[in-house]
Amino acid sequence: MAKSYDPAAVEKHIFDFWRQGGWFAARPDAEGDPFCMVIPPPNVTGALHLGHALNNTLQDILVRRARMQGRNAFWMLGTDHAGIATQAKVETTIKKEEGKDRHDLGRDEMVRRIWEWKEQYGGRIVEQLKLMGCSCDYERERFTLDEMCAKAVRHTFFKLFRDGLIYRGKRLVNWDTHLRTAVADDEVVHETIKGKFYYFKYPIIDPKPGEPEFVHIATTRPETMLGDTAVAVHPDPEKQFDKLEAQWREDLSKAKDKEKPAIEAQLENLAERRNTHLPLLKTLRDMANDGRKIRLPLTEREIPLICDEWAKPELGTGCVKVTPAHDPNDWDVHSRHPEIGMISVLTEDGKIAEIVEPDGSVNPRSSEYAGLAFSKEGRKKVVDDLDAAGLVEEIEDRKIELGHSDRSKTPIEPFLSDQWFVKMSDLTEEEAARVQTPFLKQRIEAARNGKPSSAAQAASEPRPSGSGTGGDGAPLPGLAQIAMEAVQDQRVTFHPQRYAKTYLDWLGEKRDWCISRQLWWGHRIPVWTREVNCANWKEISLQDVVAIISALVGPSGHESTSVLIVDFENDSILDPAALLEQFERASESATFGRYRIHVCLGESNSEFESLLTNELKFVQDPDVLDTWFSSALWPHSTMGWPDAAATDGGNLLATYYPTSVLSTAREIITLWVARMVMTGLYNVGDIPFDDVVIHPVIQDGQGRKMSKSLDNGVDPVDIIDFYGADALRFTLADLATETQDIRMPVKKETLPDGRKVNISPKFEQGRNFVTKLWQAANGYVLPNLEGYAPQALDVTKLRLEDRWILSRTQTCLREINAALDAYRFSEAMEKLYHFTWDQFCSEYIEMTKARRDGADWGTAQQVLAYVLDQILRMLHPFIPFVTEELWKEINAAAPQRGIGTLAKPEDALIGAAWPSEDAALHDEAVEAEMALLQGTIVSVRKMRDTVNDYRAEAKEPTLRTLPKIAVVCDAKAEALITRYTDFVTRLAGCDALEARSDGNKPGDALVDIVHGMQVCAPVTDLIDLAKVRDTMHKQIADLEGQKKRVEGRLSNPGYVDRAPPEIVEETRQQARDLGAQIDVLRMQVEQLSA
RNA sequence: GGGCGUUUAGCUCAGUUGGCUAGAGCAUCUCGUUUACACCGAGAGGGUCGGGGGUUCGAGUCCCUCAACGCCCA
Repeated sequence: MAKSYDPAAVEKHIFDFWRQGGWFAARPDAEGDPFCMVIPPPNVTGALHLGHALNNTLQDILVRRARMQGRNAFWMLGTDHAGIATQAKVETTIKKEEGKDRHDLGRDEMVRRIWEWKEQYGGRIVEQLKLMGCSCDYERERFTLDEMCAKAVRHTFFKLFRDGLIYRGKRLVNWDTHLRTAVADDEVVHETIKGKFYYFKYPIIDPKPGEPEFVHIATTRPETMLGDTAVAVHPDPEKQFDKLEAQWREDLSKAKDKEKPAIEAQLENLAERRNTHLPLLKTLRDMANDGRKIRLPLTEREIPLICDEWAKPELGTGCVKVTPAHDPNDWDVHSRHPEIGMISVLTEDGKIAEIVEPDGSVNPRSSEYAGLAFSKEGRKKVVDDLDAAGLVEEIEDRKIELGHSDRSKTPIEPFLSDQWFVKMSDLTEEEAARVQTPFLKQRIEAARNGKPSSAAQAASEPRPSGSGTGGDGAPLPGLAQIAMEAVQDQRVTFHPQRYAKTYLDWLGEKRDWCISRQLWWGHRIPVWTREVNCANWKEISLQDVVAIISALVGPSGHESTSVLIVDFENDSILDPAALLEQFERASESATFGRYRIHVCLGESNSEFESLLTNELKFVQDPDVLDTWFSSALWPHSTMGWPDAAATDGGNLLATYYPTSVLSTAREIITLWVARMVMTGLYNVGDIPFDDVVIHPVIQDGQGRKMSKSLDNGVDPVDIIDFYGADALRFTLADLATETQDIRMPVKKETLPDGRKVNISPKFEQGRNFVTKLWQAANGYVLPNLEGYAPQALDVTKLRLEDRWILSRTQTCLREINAALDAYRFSEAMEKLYHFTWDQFCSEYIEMTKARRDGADWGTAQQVLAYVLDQILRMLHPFIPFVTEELWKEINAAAPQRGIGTLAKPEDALIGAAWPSEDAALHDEAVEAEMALLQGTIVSVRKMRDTVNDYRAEAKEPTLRTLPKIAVVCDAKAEALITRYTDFVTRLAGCDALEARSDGNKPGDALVDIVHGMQVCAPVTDLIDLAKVRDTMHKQIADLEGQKKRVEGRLSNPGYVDRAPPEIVEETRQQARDLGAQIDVLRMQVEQLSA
C-alpha cells in the first residue's frame, strides 16, 4: 500500500474513467429535473488562472452534486474569441517573427492566421480544466466565433436592427494610432510625462468699446486648435468664486494641521484672482451672451464665444477652447451646445486630416497641415505659425497626464468616429412602434395598458424626456428596463444578494451600448452601406436610385433583410417604401437630399451579398462586433438558438433553458451578466438563469491583484503538480466565502522537475486533508474489513459510538445541504473537513480500535464502511479524484453497504446517489451522552499533560498514561461511563477508570470539572503538591472571574426583567454551576494542603 | 466624485435573525513515533473584534462618525 496518496498516479486514469463512462455528456432526453450551467467562456488565448480555477471548482461542485442528486445535469463548455486580446497577441507574434503588421498581411490573411493560431493554442485552457477534474461536457465545446454562435449573433443583430434598436452615431473613442483601432478604457494606461502648457490668444471679431480684443486660452495640445469650434467662459464666474471660497474655507476648518498651508495658499490665490481675472471674465461672459464671435487663428474659422461650466474661472486663463472631436470634456460641452458643431482633424493613422469646415468645404489652409504627424510636426507647425502671427503669449513646462495604449505603448488620441450602438433606454411611441420582437412588443403593450411589471413600479426610474408613456404614465420599456425587471422581481437572484445593486445601478443609467470595434477578429457587422446624393442628379440618376431601392425593398429582397435609410442632413430615419414611392413619382427635375442606405442581412446569403457589393455598389461595414455582443447570447446561442430544434440531435434549449446557475466574477456583472439577461429575454423570451453566484476575487498576500508584471500570480496547474487537483479544489472551495476579496500569500517553490514556481502554503491544508482521508480509508478502514459480513441492523440496538457517528453523519449532511443550497461553499467544505477529520478519524475510528477483538467487531466494520461510504459521497463534488479512487477500493472490500437495509452501491461514485437525509438516524440524546464521555476523555488528557509538564520541569520521565482515574458524577453518568470504560480509558490515556455516584473521591487528586462531573486524578505521588495547588488556584481564580461577570449580569434589573426568560434561566444555571465548581476546587485545595 | 466591500489571534479567514467563557487553518510553545496517518497525535499560549460616539437589559453583530485599505463605475 502506498505510504501516502499520490495524486499524479490516480488523477489521469480516474478522469479517463469518468469520460469513458459518459458521465459528462448532456442527455437532453434523459429523465430528471434538468440542472444546467454554461461556463463563463474563458479567453481562448488565455491560460487558466486562479480565478478560473476557483470559479470552475465551484461550478463543478454544483454540477457534480446535482448529478448525484439524480438531476439531468449538463455543464456547457466553451471559450471566448476575446477580440482585441487575441488579435493583439497574434499581431505581436507576427511582428516579432516576421516583422510585419496586419496591414502588410491584409484582412483575409490576418484572420486566417489568427484562426490558425487559435487551432494550435486555443485548446490549452480546456486541457487545464480537465486537469482540475471539471465535469463539463467536452463533446459539446462551443466557441463564440463558431458557426452556431455566428448564426445567433447575426440573427440578433438583425432583429435589433429591424426593431430600430441599433443605430449608427458619432462617438469619441480612445484611438491607438499605431494599431489603428479603438481600445477600451481599461486598456489605456495613464502616465505622467513632461509636457508643455501653451498660452495663446484668439482675436475677437468687432469688439465693442471697452471690450478686450483678444480672448486668452491655454492648452497642452496646440494642434487640436485646428478643430476648435468655440471658446467657453463660465456663465457665472462670480458665483463660482464664491462657491469655491466657501467650500475651501470649510475644508480648512476640518483639515489637519499639515494640510492647512496648502488650502490657505489656494484661498489666497483665489482672492488674488478675483482682482486679476474676475472683471474680465464677467465681461467675456456678457460678450458671450451678446453673441460675440472669435476669429480662430490659422484656419480663420469664425467660432462663437459661449457660456459653459466646463470653463473653470479659477484655473488658467479662465477661458477654455472647445474641440469636441478631440477631447471628451469638450465633447460634453458640444452635447450641451450642439450648434457649435465639431470638426475632426485627425486621421486613423495619427496624422492631421484634411480640414473640412461644417459646410463641407475644405479649409484653404488645409494643405499646409494635412499629413503632418499629429502631435509632433503638426504641433510644431501650429505653434510656429501662431508665434509668427504674434499670438503665442507663453509656453511653460508642466507635468501632464497622458494615456498610452496598453497594447502598443503609443499615446492615445481621442478620436471621433462612427460607431454602432444598441439602444438601451426606454422607448418613445415612435420607436416602440417599430418593435416586432414578441417579448419586447408584449412588454411594451402591457406598459401601454398600464400593466408595468410589478417591480418596475417599485424602482420607477426618472423617465428620460421624449419617451413614450403607457396608460398610467409609465415609460415604454426598452432593453435595459426589461433586464432590470427580471432582477427586481427576483426571477433572477444574486448570491450574495448585494450584487443585485451593482447590476441595477448600472442598468439604471440605460446608457447606449457601443458595439462596434475597429478590429478584424470577430463577428463582422452584417450591414452594407451606400450613400446616394439625390441632390445632384449628375452623380446618380433618379432611375438608378429607384432601381437600387426597389432591389432592396421589392420582391427580390430577402426575408431576413432590413433596410434603413437615413437622411444625411437631418439625421432622420425614412421609410424605404415611402421614399421609393416618392422617387417613382418624381421627375428628373425634382430635388431630394443626400441619403445613407444601410442594409442589414440577418443570415448569410452570398447571392444577395454579391448583388449588394458588385451591382449596387454597397460596401460592408469593416468593423466587427464587441466580443461581449456574442458573449451576451452565450446561454442560448450555445444551445442552438435560433435553430434550436435542428441542433445537436436533440433540443438542448427546450430541456436546459433557462439554465440553473451562472457563476462568475463581480467585475463582469455589468459587462456580461446584465447583457445576458437582456438578450435572453429579448431573443428567447425568458431569463437565461435563475441564480447568479458571484465568487470572491483572489489577491496576493498584500491585497494586490495577481498579475504577470508583479509575478505574484499562482498558476493552478503548478498547484496541481505540487499538491494535486483535489488539494487545489479543497482550498479554493474553503476560501469561497461571501466576502469580495480574499488574500492568498504567495511564495516561491521548486518543483520536483526543477522549475521555480509560485505556490501558496494555503494549499497545504487541502493536501493534508486529502492525505488524511486517504490514510483513514486506505490505512485503517479498508484493511480492517477482513471478514466483512454486513447484515440489517436495528440502529436503536447499536453501541453508543455507532449511533453517535450515524447521528453525526446526518447532522453533517443536513448542514452541507443547507450550505450548498445557499451557495455557501466555504461553510460546506469546513463542515465536511471537521466531520471527516475530527468526528470520523479522531473520534470514531479511535473508538473502534478497542473493539477489534470483540464480539461486535462485525458491527463496527459495517458502520465504518457505511460512514466512509457516506463521507465519500458527500466529499465527491469537492475532491472528486481521491474519493472516486477510494470508491473503487471500498466497493471491492465491502460490496454491500448500509445499516437498516443493505444495498450494492453504484460502480462509479460520480454517478452514485447523493445521501438522503434520514431522521431515524439522528439522535440528540445519543450526541449528548457521547459529549459526556468525550468531556471525560479530554479532561483526563489535559490533566496528563499538566502532570507531564511538571515532570518535564523536574526532569522526570513523561507518563504515557495516568493511574486510576475516579469520576464523581450522578447515577446516570455512572452507568454510562461504566459501560464504556473500555474506550474511555484507551482514548483518555489512563490505566483504569471508575465512575461513582456515591460522592466519595480521592482527597489527594488533581480535579477537573466537566459537564458537572468531577474528574479526579490521584497524582500527588507523581508531582510536587505545591504545583498542583498552583494549578488549582489558577483554575479557581479564572472561575471566580467568570462568576463575577455572570452575577453582574444577573444583578442588573433591566436584564432580568427584559431579557427572554430562557436566557435568564441559562445565566442563573451558569452562575450555579460556576459556584459549585469553585466550591469543589476550594475544598480540594484544602484537602491537598492538609 | 459616486457605489460596493474590508478592518476579529503573528498570518489567512469564519462568526446566520443582537444572547453561554468570540472560533478555524497555518504559525508558535510543550509533550509524543502505542501497530491508519509526522502531510500525524495529545495539549497550551495568543484577541479592548480599526478609533470614537449612540441604540439596547445586552453590541464583533444594529445606527452615526472618523481613519486606513481594496475593487467597480465616472
